[in-house]
Amino acid sequence: MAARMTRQRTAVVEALDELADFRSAQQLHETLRARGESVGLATVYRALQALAEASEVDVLRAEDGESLYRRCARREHHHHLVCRACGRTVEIDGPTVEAWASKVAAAQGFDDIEHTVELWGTCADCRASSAR
Amino acid sequence: MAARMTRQRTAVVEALDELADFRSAQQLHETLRARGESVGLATVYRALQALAEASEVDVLRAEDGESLYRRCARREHHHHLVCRACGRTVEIDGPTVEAWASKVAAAQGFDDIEHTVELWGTCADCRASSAR
DNA sequence: CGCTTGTTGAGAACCGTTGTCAAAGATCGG
DNA sequence: CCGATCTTTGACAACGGTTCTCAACAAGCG
Repeated sequence: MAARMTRQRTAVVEALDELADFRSAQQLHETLRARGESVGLATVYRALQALAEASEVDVLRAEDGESLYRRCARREHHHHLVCRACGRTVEIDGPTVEAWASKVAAAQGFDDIEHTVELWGTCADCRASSAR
Repeated sequence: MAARMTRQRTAVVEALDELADFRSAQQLHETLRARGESVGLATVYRALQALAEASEVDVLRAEDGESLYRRCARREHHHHLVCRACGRTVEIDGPTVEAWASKVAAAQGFDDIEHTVELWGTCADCRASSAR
């Protein structure tokens, strides 16, 4: 029940702290390996899982179903605007959406509402650099 | 390039027409088998893929990453409110959200915006039937 | 220190999905 | 109708991300 602070967990957290964009467990594992840290893939998965559970990291599903993780600035509920080309991420909140969601759901007699709201686009830099 | 109408494709479409909720490819395959239609799993996957491409069915990702398919009443862009217990689905649209999404994205200099907005909850019936 | 108990890691297992390829059948010109 | 053609089918293998297994290991505590 404890949650011990091991070398591996520390490494995962540190790596996440240095990265600004959403990364997959495998990418993270690769990164750690590359920098000399010896960490098992299963361990990376477990660490991310635990962090997600504790709301220490945000999880996003890529279009192909892969899970992507990111250490966000705020721990409160928020959404993301992600550049599908470079992965650049902007945290956004949408009080409008939250309100709309619960209103619509309630109107239909639904309870325990959860919502998924993510925005994908091409950021200014990527638009400029790609042959226009 | 043709898109021939085969017994199998017809069966998949018909099954979808009779089902109101989101179903996975495997569930659909199961259903077809159960009703005597002999259809291969791979074929079901291919049929659903084609239908999705043609916007004939909507695709949703379950929390575990599985793809769920549904024949929706309207082909235009819309969202869903899904009961996570029984799968009951309500089609909803959110002009509010659409507007908010494009405004926020534009403010950050993003282009070619796409958004994912799905609502999950427990419908009235399921709430009642589960030990409260 | 030692002990207890959670954690690790290599590989196997899982599971949804896609690829393979020979056999089957839809479509069409004759 | 009848073949020729060319897509589609289906059983099974292969794939890729994720989880499980279990013996070896190491935090943290007294």
